[in-house]
Amino acid sequence: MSSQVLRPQASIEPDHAAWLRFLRAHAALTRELSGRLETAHGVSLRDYDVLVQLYHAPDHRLRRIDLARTVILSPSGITRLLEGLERAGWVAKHHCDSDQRVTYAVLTDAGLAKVEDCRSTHLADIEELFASRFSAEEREQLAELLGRLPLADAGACNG
Amino acid sequence: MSSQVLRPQASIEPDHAAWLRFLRAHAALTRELSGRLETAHGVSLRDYDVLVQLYHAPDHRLRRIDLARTVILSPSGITRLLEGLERAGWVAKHHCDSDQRVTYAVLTDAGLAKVEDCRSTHLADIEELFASRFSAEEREQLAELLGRLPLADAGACNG
DNA sequence: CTTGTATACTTGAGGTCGCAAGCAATATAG
DNA sequence: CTATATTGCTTGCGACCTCAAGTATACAAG
Repeated sequence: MSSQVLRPQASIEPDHAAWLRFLRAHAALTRELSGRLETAHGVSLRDYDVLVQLYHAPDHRLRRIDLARTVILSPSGITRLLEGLERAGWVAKHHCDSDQRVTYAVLTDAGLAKVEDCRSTHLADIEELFASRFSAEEREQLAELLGRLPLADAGACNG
Repeated sequence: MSSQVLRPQASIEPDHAAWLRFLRAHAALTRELSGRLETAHGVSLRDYDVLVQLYHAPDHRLRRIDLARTVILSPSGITRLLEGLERAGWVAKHHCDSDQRVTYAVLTDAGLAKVEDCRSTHLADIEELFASRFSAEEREQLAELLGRLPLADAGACNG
């Protein structure tokens, strides 16, 4: 009756072991990384992600909607996230002359400094918890494999 | 002045391209998969994940704390998630005779039926959005690579 | 110019999650 | 046995996110 052993993790869906590990690894890693960012610099992983996107953008400026699509957040999500960054003085709104609908999110000088402040420790955290587990080739292959997954927005099916 | 091109995604942190794709792919995939589960069966991805863990457990029963650690949820998180599954009648509480602290989560007959109801369509979704992007070997390698990442709980550092 | 549609953005409501704090039961040490 | 930790679990609170709905701007067709 109790003869079946069933190890807790194995024997689930053999074909989908990769998917399960993907799920678990993401949950564990983002929790740890976000926690470290939060305690060290008072920003969440998403905050940092958005700040970095602006950091690398031309003129440190991006349309809010493009920013949302890049970090895979809903339009309302980006509004609320930027609200926090604006309150902190790291990001400012900038209206578009040619199209009154669009608003840009612009990194302020303080925001630029903040990114550079967080950068090295966060990169070290990623190195420790993620990158160091793989060789350079493995990282490259991992990136290639993950790059095949659908982002549902990048080049959306435009009739 | 506007001569720098800077493609939106590239040129970020060359070494950490894999990490970024990992983040994006997870956000996009879980949104899509959870949305499909929600509309088709009224359960979230996490709900399904928990139900499946119980489905594969001996006697369809797991200590709540072990369940939490397996799906990488905080203790309070598991309490609230199971609250919903209990309200729906898919999971029941079961007290432990030998240790009054622990409570088991047990899959009910309705819960068992629910899992089997969701199973095939969800597996097909995973196949479509995830697994089909890779060959069998690639899936295996992906699983191996992802398996190296820290889960921060599996064999926690026990002095 | 007017009507209809698409886009950019914001707001309200509701759901999910983690942290901190607290309670009860068990294990360990003296 | 008593004192102290540890473990399992729950609750209050706040943070965050999405969906639905609403506003404003732009564009396309008649």
